[in-house]
Amino acid sequence: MQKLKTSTRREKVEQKEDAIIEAARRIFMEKGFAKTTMAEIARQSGVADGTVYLYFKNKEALARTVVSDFYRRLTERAQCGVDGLGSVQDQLRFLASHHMESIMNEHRILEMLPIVSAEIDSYRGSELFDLNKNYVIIFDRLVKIGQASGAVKSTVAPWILRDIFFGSMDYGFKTMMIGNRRKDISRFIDDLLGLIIVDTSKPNQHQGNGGALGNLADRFEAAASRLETMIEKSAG
Amino acid sequence: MQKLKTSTRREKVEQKEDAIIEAARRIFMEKGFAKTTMAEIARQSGVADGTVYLYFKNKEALARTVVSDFYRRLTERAQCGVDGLGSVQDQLRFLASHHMESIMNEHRILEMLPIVSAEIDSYRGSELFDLNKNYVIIFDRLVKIGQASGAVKSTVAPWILRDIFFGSMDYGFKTMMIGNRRKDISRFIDDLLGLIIVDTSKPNQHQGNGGALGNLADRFEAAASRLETMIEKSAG
DNA sequence: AGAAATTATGAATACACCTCATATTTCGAA
DNA sequence: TTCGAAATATGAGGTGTATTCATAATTTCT
Repeated sequence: MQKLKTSTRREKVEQKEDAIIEAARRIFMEKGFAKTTMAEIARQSGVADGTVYLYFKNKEALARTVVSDFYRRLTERAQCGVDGLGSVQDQLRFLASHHMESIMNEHRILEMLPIVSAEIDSYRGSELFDLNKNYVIIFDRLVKIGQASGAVKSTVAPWILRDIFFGSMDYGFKTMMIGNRRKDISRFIDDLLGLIIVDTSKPNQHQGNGGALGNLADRFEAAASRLETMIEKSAG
Repeated sequence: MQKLKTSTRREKVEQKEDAIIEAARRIFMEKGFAKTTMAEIARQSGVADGTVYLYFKNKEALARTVVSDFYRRLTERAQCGVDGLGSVQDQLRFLASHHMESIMNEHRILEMLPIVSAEIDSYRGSELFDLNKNYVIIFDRLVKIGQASGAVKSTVAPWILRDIFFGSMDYGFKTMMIGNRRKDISRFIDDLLGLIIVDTSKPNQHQGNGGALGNLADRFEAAASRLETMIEKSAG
């Protein structure tokens, strides 16, 4: 009985917290951070003004929770989608499409990102930093595999490819929203991937002894990847 | 006499306006939009609180003026620098370096951009929209020339290249600031340009086995760079 | 010089975040 | 079941900041 009632109470509290987050998410997404008032969040969650502050330190912390939840869902869906695909090319394409769709559905998140990460004294080590890291690492892993197999350009460092990948999409999304040209998004993704992925439509660039050299490069890169993994482990 | 006095008065008024803008710019750049108060802007401009509102409708409009001024200077310097260079490759490289330097010196501008463009009912047609257009058009012109001469990849539409170019830099800049790795910026620019510019240093990839060797060397160096970056990280 | 127009002032207002004294509810023990 | 303590909820009021506006000072023109 005791346990049951305790869990019921906890559930009740969590339900209330969820209601606040959900209302906050809805209003933030509609009006943006600045035009959203705590009073309306309280009203739409069915609690008193002061109650919100029992669950969240301030407006920024609440917004940060909304953004964090977004990243959790984003990462979850991205990883699931990637896991269901075979080739690195398809996986990268899915990652791009999924990213674009997600920021289209909740595009205010991009605006809120600098606001909610501004107040943090050290963004590095914050929950949001880790969540972002966990998200983009999906891309990093694909690139590492892709570079080792020759499917992804090896002339550019992975972390630079990552910034190009996500930076281009976030920026391109904004300009396409402003210009009311959502239909161009798939074209944009195609071209962006075309810059990153090695074109396999002209197979056997290196015939003759070129094949052997390519294999050599593959083996070298595979060895480098193993080293990277080791260093990562020892550093983390 | 009349004209002289009028102009003197106008100069005085403009001086005051400039003082407000300059103080605003300084404080916005130091503290960001949210933590900057109109009272301090007034104090540092040497005017009363209410006076600021004779020159600017509200805090956002003042911030918008600061951002607009930034874009005007940015465009001016970019165009001058580009005009002094010969090859499209050099011009694009200058544009990238200059962009990075500028947002490094006034990196709060990037944070303020969504804030000051949010309130505008139709961003298209606003002064800020035109200023941004005038800036990025410098890139567009270079790309058009570059694609015609074969110096720039023609497989990607110019407007997409533009979004990739500026989006990558804005995003990459943020991550490099967070990671305290300003020294990586030049490397970043090199790699970004490498994706956009047709590489003429290794002519005829498909001739003999020379192309294969060049490709192998590229991949070797890229892998080595990745290892270097990682070891630097784990050491720092 | 003096009226009219322009420009400047800062106290007062409006509004939103946030606090806190108080009230209500929950829960375990008598 | 009842009671007291702990946890949770409330909303009026405190606080800080953007913005306004009645008043004052300055400049311009006659």
